[in-house]
Amino acid sequence: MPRTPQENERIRQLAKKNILEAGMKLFINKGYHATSISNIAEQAGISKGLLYNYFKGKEEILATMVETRVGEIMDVMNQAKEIESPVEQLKHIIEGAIDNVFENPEVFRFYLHLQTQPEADHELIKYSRFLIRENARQFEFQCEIFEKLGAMEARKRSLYFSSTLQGIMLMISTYPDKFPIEEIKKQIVDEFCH
Amino acid sequence: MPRTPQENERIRQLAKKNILEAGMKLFINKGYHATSISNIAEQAGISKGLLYNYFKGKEEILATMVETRVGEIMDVMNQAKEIESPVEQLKHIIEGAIDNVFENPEVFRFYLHLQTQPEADHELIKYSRFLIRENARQFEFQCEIFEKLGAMEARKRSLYFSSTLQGIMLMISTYPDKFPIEEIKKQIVDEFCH
Amino acid sequence: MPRTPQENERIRQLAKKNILEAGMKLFINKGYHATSISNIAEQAGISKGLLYNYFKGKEEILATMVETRVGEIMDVMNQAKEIESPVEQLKHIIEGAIDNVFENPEVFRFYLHLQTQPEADHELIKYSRFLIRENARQFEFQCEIFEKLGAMEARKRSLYFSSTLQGIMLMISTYPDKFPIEEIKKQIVDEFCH
Amino acid sequence: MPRTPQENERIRQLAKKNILEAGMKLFINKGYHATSISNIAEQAGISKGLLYNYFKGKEEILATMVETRVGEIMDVMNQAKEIESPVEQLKHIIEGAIDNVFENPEVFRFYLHLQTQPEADHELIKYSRFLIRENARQFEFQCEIFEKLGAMEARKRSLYFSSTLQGIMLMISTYPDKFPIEEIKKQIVDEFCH
DNA sequence: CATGAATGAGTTTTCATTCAT
DNA sequence: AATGAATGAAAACTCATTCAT
Repeated sequence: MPRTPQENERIRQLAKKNILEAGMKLFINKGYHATSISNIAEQAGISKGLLYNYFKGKEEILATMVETRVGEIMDVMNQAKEIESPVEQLKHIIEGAIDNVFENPEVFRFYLHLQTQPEADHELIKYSRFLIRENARQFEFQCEIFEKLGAMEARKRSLYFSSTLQGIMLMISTYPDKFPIEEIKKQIVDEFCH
Repeated sequence: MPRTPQENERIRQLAKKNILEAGMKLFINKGYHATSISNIAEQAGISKGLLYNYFKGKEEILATMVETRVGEIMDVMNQAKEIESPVEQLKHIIEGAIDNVFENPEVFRFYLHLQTQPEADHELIKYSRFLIRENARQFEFQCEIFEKLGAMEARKRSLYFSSTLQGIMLMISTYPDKFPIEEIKKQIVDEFCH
Repeated sequence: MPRTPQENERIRQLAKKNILEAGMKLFINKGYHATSISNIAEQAGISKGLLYNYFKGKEEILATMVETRVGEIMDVMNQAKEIESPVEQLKHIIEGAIDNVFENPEVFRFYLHLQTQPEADHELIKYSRFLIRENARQFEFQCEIFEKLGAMEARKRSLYFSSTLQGIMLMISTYPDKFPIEEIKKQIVDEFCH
Repeated sequence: MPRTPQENERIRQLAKKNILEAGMKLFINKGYHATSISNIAEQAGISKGLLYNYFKGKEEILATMVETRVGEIMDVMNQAKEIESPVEQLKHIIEGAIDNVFENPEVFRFYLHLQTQPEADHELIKYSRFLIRENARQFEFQCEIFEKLGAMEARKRSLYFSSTLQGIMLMISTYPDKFPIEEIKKQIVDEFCH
């Protein structure tokens, strides 16, 4: 009795998820270039040949990871859009961003690494650009919040806010052990949320 | 007649400098892993064999670059130490850091990329750690400034300051075209230098 | 449909055997250092890449050859142990050793060449030591035979016997054409087997 | 005041001797293939360029070494020829050979290694052949001694004698520490010198 | 769907040898 | 006579990708 097409598709998705998780683990741990297709197949517990059945190559695995990442960021932004008060919106963004980095500093570190990819790495630069573009969209949204807050020169204030928040995330991912996140959250909230 | 040792030493220094410049250019442009020894030799206009006469391999070229970089950072810090007023010290650090990134955003980007290297890249992680350790030393020095400024909880205030400054540098290196550096400098100075 | 694991294992064994034979032929003919991985792959009729699928490198090919060789020597020794009379044991050892060298003088020559490897050739000295250790075990066994024969100072007599036998093997491998092996066998048997 | 041609030649000979000694030391220790021209120049305390002033290359250094070696062997043979009694001639050969190996086992080992060079190592096989040819001449001389001793089938007896002596030398060079040379000398003298 | 044997291009590295000084 | 910078060919080794089964 053959499987239904739906069932087949479900199995396919599970297999892809397995590969993606193996890839993520290795990319984060060893880096993209240092991870070979063989490594990923081994980590996923499948053969190299089968891996090519699901992904065109190493790059497509990364592409899928980046898309997922960007989706998650957009989800947080969309949640924030549901909130009425601009002050609460900002707090939600701050909390979401800082907690997320604190829980998985190595994930943030990986995407920051990807984002700072050299311009001429033709294989990876598109993902760097994709992440940067997404950051810019975030920034636009934050601009609107600062406008609603009635800030003079909302754009510049928002730029300064983004810098501060990005800086905190960078510091947490670099020194996750020693970082007093609650104290720092308090300082950024005090400075910007009023 | 053989060349004098001095003459040879001069040739060696010139050749090393040439190789380092070629390496820097390519590392910044294509990235460390994507740059081959052949690339560097070609860019430097010499043979592969000669390159090995001067550097044990690609890694030693990077090591030399990182040491030079850390030396430059320490120079700025030492300059700041010469200044009496803590407010002026902070301003000097802010100016120095932001102007430096603005003038060579791709250099900062390269070292940030290196700093966010995955933990298990055995070849590069030592340079990542070296840069992070140097950052920590910077931070300790800034702590002292905030203590002199009489800040309550100087350590936390300094941490927040470092985050903001790092964030600005990250943003400049990501969007060098659109960044109103003077405006942003004004905001960070207003916030911390009083 | 994938091949069965058994089928794959069979292919692997055949391929390994093929590579080992190619390697042996070239090592014996050109020597270890003068033989490149490319040479071996070409001789075996496969690509360089595939060769690395089966052996970590040139050294592992040699290691496998040496292990096989030592196994063969041990087999002869174990056969001799089955024999009752010490005189017949000695004769069996003499016959086995001399006939073996006479049939494949270049193989003996190769292993003697390996055995005389300089001490500081870090890559090869372990195989030299391995062969020498195996020779020493042979010697211990021969000592026992001379004890059973009731020789005074069996150890020294056995040492002299070993020297003579080794010397004959060396001479055969050096002048295989002209060597009257039966006459020489007679002389060594007359001297030691009574 | 320019040097006399004789003086120049003397200096040249000293320089060559220095290089040869450096080469010998390294060849014996690391082996011919593992020793580079740079190594030899460094060991001799001169530059690579100067080395080429004295020798065409690595091979010529080896060639000179081998010639010297063969000369030494011939000297011993010629000394023996001066002796009247064939028994004393044999004893002299035995003593000379065994003592020489015992004093410098690694030198004998090196030349045996060279002598067992694979046939197709075009660079080295000629030295192997040269050493073997010299051995053959030795053998011819020993034949004469056995004839004078009145041995039946002097040729075969001499072959057996050569084998024994070569075997002892091989054993000494392999186990120099444990070898009771006087006892072994006694055995070979007892067997052949009467 | 699934395997892993097989390929070959690309990379790092070494070294004998040349040559300007 | 003397130096060591410079070259280039050849070696070991890696890995993404293909394909017969």
